[in-house]
Amino acid sequence: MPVEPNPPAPAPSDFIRDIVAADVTQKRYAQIVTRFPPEPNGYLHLGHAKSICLNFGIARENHGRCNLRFDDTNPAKEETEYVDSITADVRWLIAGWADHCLGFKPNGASPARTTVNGQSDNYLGPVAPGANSEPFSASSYFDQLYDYAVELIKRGKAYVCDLSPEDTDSYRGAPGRPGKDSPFRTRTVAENLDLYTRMKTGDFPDGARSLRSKIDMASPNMWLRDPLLYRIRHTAHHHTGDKWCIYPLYDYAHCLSDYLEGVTHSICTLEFVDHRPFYNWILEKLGLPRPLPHQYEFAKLNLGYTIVSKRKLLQLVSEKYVSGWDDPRMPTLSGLRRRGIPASAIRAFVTGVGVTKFDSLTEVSVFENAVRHELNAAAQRRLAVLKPVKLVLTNIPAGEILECAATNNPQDANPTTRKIALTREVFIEADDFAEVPPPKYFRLKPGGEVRLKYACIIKCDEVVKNAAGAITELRGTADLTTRAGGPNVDKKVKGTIHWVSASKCVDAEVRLYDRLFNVAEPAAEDDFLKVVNPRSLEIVTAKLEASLAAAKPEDRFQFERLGYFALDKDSPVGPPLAGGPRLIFNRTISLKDTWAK
RNA sequence: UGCCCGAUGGUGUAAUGGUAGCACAAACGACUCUGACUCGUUUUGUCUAGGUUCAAGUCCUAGUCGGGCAGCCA
Repeated sequence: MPVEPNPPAPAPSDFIRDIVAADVTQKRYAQIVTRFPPEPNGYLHLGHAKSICLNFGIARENHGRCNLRFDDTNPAKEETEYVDSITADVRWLIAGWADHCLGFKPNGASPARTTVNGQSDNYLGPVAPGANSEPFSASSYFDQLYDYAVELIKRGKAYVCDLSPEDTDSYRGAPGRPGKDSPFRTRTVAENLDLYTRMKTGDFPDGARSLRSKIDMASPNMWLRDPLLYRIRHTAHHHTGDKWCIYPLYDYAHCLSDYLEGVTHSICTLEFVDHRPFYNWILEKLGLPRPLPHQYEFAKLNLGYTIVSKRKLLQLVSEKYVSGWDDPRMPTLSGLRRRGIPASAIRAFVTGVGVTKFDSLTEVSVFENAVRHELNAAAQRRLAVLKPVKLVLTNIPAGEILECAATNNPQDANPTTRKIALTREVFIEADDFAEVPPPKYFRLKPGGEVRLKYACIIKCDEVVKNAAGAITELRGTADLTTRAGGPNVDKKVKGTIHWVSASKCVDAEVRLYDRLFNVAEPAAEDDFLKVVNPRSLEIVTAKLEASLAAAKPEDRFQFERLGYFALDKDSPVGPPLAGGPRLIFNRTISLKDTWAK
C-alpha cells in the first residue's frame, strides 16, 4: 500500500482551485462535484493522471466528490476492455488517497425524474463504489439526451439537416471566412420532430441526416456554426447494444451529463476552450432548474522523451513496438504500475508540475526525481549483481559460510537487518573491476582494495584470463579483521561494492529499461515511430541474494548501487521450487549516477 | 489575413499593486560501508514598447512570439 510522504505536502494552489474556493465561499453549490470523463477507447496514461489528480484532488480538498464517468458516445471506437482497464487504473491511482471521493452509480441506474421548484428535472446521484455499483456513463443518459433534443427542437433551437458530411463541412466555412446557412435550417418544428423521430427509428442510413443546433453560421467561433447534436450510426454500442442507431456528439452529451450528475466544475483541457460557449448555450437554452455546471480548461501534460497520446500509444501497441498497453516502457498507468512505480510517486509528480494554461514541456528528470524520492524511502535494500564476474577469496575455505548483517533500509528510523552469506566464491559487478582503471576510479583494480558491502575489505591478487584474453575470474584475499566486530572494522577504503555469494544466490531474468524515444519531443516528429529507441530493453541474467527468491509482486526493492526493482507480473509467484523459480524483475529506475564515465 | 488562449532562470511553477520565491536540472564542496541519500554554496529569470501609479511580473494599450479552432472524434 503506497504511503503518503511525511510530512504531507501542502495543499496545492492553482487558478482552478482559486475559482472553486471562491464558489465555496459564496456558497454557490451545496457540494463541490467534479468528474473524470475518459472515453473507453484506450488505456489511461500520465496525462490522464494529471486530470485525475486535479479532479479528485479538488473533490478531496472540498469534502466533495468526483464521479468516474465514461464518455461513451461513439460506439465505433469504444470497447469493454478499456472500460475495465480504466476503472482499475483510476482506483489504483487514487487508492489510499481519494477513495472516499470516488462517485459510482447503482448498477444499471439512469437519471430519475424529479421536480425542482415546480419544474420537471432529471438527476442521478452517486453511491460509493461497491458490489452493486458501477462507473457512470454517458450512454446511460441516452433517453434523457434524446428528450432534451426534442425540447431544443420545440424551442426552435435545433433542426434536422439533410446535408451530407462533405456539404456540412463546406457550408461551415473556415476560420476567417463565414459559413452559410444550411437550406434545411428553416424547417418547421413539426417537420423537425417528425424527422428526428424517424432518425431514431432507423428510417435513414448513416450520414443521411443529422440533428444540428441553430446558432450562427457566421460566428467567428467555428464551434458556434450550428454544431451537430446527433449523428446516425447503425452500430451496436458496448453498453446499450442495438437499442440506438443515433448517437449524441461529445459537446451535446458532455454538458448534459455533467448537469444530470450534479457536477459543479467540469474541468477539461485547453482544446475545449472554443467549445465552452456551446457548452453554456445548450444548458441555457434548455432552461434547466438546478445550478448549472461550468467548464474550466487547463493545459495538458507534456513530458520529455514520452508520448502522451492515446492514438499514438495504440499505434505502438498494434504495430508491436511494445508488448502491450502495459509494457513497462509505456507511460500508461498500467505500464508504470508494472514497472514498479508507486501511485504515490505519480501523484506527487503531477501535483508538482502544477495546473496552468501554459503549453509546457516538463523534463523527465522531474518525474524520475519523484519516483526515486518515493522509492528511496519505501524500498528494501538487497544485493544483486546484474553482470557477474566471479571473485575467489582464496583465504576462505570452500564450504565455509560467514554470516553478515545487511541493513534493510537505512532510511528507516530504526533500521532492521537480515543475514547474508559470505563464501569463498562470490560474484561482483563487471563494472566494478577495471584492469586498467580510469582516473578517480574507486572500485576494484589489480592489487587494489575495496570493501564488499556489509562484509569486509578484500584485495585483488590475480586476474585469470582464458586463451582469448577475456577475464574468467578474479582471485583475491579477504581481510576478515575488517568485518563487523573485527578490530579493523573502521578501516577506510575509497570504494564499497555490492556482491552476492556464488553458492547462496538465485538466478533471475532482469529487464533493464531505457527511454522509449530518442528525442525530447517525439510527438513533434513527422513520424514518431522513426525515433523509437531500439535499445529501450536489455535483458540480463542476474545473480540475486537468496532472500529475493521469496519476493512478492507488490514488493519494492533497491538493489544497492544499481537502482529500484520490482517483480514482473510474468514472474511465477509462490514458494521457491527445487532449483528455484524463474524470477523476473523489472528495473523501475536506476539510481542517480553522478560518476560520469 | 477571423476568433480564442498563453508568455517569469535551462525546465516547470509561485508571488492576487509592495523584498521575484520553490522544485527539478547544472556546477562546486561536505558527509558516506550505496560515486545513492542527506547537507552546504553558486550560476541563471519577469517577451518588447508605451501608459496608469508613490510603487507594475501583476492593471491598460499596441506589438512580437507560441498554441488551439474548418470530425457526423473526444
